[in-house]
Amino acid sequence: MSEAKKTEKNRNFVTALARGLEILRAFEPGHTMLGNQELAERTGLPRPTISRLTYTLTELGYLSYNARLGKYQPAAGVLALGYACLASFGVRQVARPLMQELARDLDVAVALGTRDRLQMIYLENCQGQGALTLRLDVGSRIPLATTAMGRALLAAVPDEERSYLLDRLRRHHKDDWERVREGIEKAVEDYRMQGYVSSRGDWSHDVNSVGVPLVLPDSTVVAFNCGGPSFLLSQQRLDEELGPRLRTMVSDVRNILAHV
Amino acid sequence: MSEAKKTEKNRNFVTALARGLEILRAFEPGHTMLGNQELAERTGLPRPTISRLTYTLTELGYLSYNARLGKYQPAAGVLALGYACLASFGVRQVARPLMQELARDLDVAVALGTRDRLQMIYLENCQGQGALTLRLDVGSRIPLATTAMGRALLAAVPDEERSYLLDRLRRHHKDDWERVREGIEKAVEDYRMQGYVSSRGDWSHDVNSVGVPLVLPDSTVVAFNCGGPSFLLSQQRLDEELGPRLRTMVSDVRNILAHV
DNA sequence: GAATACTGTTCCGCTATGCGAACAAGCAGT
DNA sequence: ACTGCTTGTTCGCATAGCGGAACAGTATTC
Repeated sequence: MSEAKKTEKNRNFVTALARGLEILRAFEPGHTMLGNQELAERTGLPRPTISRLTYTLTELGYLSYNARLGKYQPAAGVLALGYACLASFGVRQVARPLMQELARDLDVAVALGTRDRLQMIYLENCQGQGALTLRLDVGSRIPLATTAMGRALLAAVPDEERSYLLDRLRRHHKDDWERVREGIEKAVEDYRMQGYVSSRGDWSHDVNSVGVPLVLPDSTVVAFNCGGPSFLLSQQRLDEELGPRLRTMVSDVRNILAHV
Repeated sequence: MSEAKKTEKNRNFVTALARGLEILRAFEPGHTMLGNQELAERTGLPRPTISRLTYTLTELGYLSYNARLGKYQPAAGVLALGYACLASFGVRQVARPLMQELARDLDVAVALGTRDRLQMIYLENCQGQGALTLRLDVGSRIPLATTAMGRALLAAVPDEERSYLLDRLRRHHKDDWERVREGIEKAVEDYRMQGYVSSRGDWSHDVNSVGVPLVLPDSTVVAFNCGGPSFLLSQQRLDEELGPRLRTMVSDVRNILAHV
């Protein structure tokens, strides 16, 4: 059941808006060209509804229509929607130079993100010279439960929110929930004991990374990760170099924010 | 009259969706925290309508509500909307290394963008070491008529689209239309004669830049600019270095795309 | 402390939108 | 060329959304 249906019975909830946004979310890298029928399949909405919503989004500049293929793709207008969001995360400006320095020093990728539903959304990404990792743009989505960044956030949110998220994650990860739950529990424990969490081949089998959360002054929780391909980043390097260095960097970010 | 009202009478146009998106667009850097009343003023919509739409956007994770201030701000979910858009501009991956190299060589900012309504939206931005310019993120909006990037696009679009845009720009720039029109006409002429356009203090009084358009294989028009603070970038440097170098870089991008 | 102003929410009658069914257009297979 | 399938659009009735008026809560002014 999509998010749009969850609160549909609430008289204040505007279903048309929710559905239009679900259409925009249906596009993803690897699927940037979709027809009305494909959108109907991906969203579960009837084709007449899709037809009207895609027409509206195209008129407004959020989708463009490729007449030759009979398909839609996101247009530049959707980028403008997110820009103010980035501007409201002041932590980005503070963190960016420190992230870039760490990325260069260790020749890894260092990213900052926050949670959206059951995923982490990249707010910033800095990369070392080697550039061996897939470069994920701002706006990229990665899983909450199996990545270092996601696990770091789960370790830092209030207990009530974590319980709520664990419940939703259990329903989301039906088949391998035991393994996912153990990874999260270990992360909460790791964070308590050593101040950082890790994902060692849990998300992508050849990616290792560590994560550290940060609770902002307004109580928003963000998280950093630092990692790369597992053939370059041994377990030892994670524990003796990346973890401690990231923890120190996040501590520096926190200190700078406290004096703004 | 907002875009949402333009096509409101069309039975296929979904007004609720259009209005919800107008709310998201109302947030901008410098105005990332807005209350329902402020949103009503900025969009021209009645307060009950705003109340329902902001409630819906908050439920879905596109806005978050700051109870202490009684205001809304964009949440991370809006970033996810735009990510597929970036992924569909393959030109970014092709152009980025060449842009980064040029930015480093000349110690300037080199950006790529495309049009959304009467603005250019940044798709990519690379910066030299000096970092003296305000770093504009992907998603940033700059004017169409007074920037090098915007003028480059106007110089390259089909005549019919340019006429349409000039008409809308005339209504948008009521008071200084003569000056704006002259800048656009000069840009079209410059592009024809020398392959690049310029903006010398026309957008921001202390920013000079040059621009070169690129028509992609699917006929989408994008544009590059290259520039920085005017005290570093003399007229001579624009014409003898930046313009020619940017034109060559864009030519290289075009050649690479032709062989993909 | 009272009055006023401002902002946000609720109500309800009217208008807009949703969607199953039907239809239309284009494509694939024979 | 014909038939069947797939995809997209149109129609009409039922339901959702809109917005003026009213109400509620909070802040400001006197």
